[in-house]
Amino acid sequence: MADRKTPAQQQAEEMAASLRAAGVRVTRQRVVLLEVLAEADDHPDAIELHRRAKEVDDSVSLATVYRTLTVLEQQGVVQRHAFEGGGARFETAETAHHDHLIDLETGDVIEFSSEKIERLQAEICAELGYELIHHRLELYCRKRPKKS
Amino acid sequence: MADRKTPAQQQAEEMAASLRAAGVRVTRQRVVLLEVLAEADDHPDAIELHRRAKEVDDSVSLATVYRTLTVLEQQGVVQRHAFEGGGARFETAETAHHDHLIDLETGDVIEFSSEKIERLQAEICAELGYELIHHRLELYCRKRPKKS
DNA sequence: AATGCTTATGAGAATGAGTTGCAATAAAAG
DNA sequence: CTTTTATTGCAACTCATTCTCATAAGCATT
Repeated sequence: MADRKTPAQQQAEEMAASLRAAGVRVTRQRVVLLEVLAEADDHPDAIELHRRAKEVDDSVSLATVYRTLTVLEQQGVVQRHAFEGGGARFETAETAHHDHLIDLETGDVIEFSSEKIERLQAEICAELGYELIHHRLELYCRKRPKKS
Repeated sequence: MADRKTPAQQQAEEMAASLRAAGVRVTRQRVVLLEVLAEADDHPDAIELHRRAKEVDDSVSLATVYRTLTVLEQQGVVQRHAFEGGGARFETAETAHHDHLIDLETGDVIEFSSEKIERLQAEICAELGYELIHHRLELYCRKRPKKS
C-alpha cells in the first residue's frame, strides 16, 4: 500500500509546504486551489479554476481565486500567462521553463523550449545594453495537413 | 518648393489610399487617426491616440478611436500589441516585421529583429507538426548598468 | 450639387476581467 | 483556548473595450 497519494496530491502538498515555509497562511480555500492547479494539465483561466474549485468546496469565491492566484504567483508557485484574446491563464510553476505554441483552431497549448532561442534572446538584450528579466514567446499555429 | 509634405503626412495619405482601394470609407476622423498614427514613433494605447486625435479634431470620440483601430488592424494598416500590464498598444504596420524589447522601468519599447530566431521558431513549429501563422516575442528588460 | 443607399459617428449604457472595502472568520502563535 | 493578524465572501467598483441607437456623413449616381 505504498503511494496512497496521486502525484497531483503530492505536488499540492509540496506547494503548500513551500507556502508555509514562506510564512504564507495555508487556508482551506488555498488548499483547494492548489489541488485544482496540481490536477490541471491544461492552462485554465481564473473562472475555470473557480468552477473546478467549487466542485470541491462550493463556498470558494471568485475573489478569493483571484487573490490566491496573485499570492501563488508572487510565491513562484504558479505562472500567469496572457495569451491572445481573453484573460490570464495559469499553470503550476514546478516544471522547467518553457514557451508556448498555441493551436489557433482548438486553443490547445503545447509547451516547448529551445536552448538556442534562449541564448539568442540574451544576446540581443546584451547588444542593446539591457539585462533580460523575463520574456514571452508564443507561437500561434495551425495544424499542418498530413502528407498522405 | 518640392516636398511640401512631411513623411508622416505622406504615410497617412498612403494608408488612406490603401483603405479606399479596399472599399473602406475614409472619414474625417479616420484621416485624423491615420495622421496621428503616422506621426507616432512610440507605441501609444487607444486613450493616448484619442488624446492626440482630439488635439487635431476635438469631436473625435473614444468609441470611434477603438472602432477605427479595429478596422485599421483588419486592413493590415496598424498592428495591435498586448504587452504586459495595461491595454493594447498600436503602431503602423508599414515597417518590416520586428519583435519588441520592453524596458520594465520606463515602459519604452525598442524594436529589433533576428533572422536566426525567426528561423528557429519555424523549425520548432514544423517539428511539432504545425504551421506558424504568427508569433509574439517580447523581452522584458532592465537597463544594464554601464561599466565605468 | 442634389439624391439615396449604406456605413460611420457620438454619447452613453453595458460588458467582462479583475480589484477592493468591509465586517465576519479562521490561521497560527502563545 | 485566547489573541493577533491575515484571509474570506460579498458587493460595489475600476478600467479597457464594446455595444446600442438615433443622427450624420461617405460616396456612387443622377
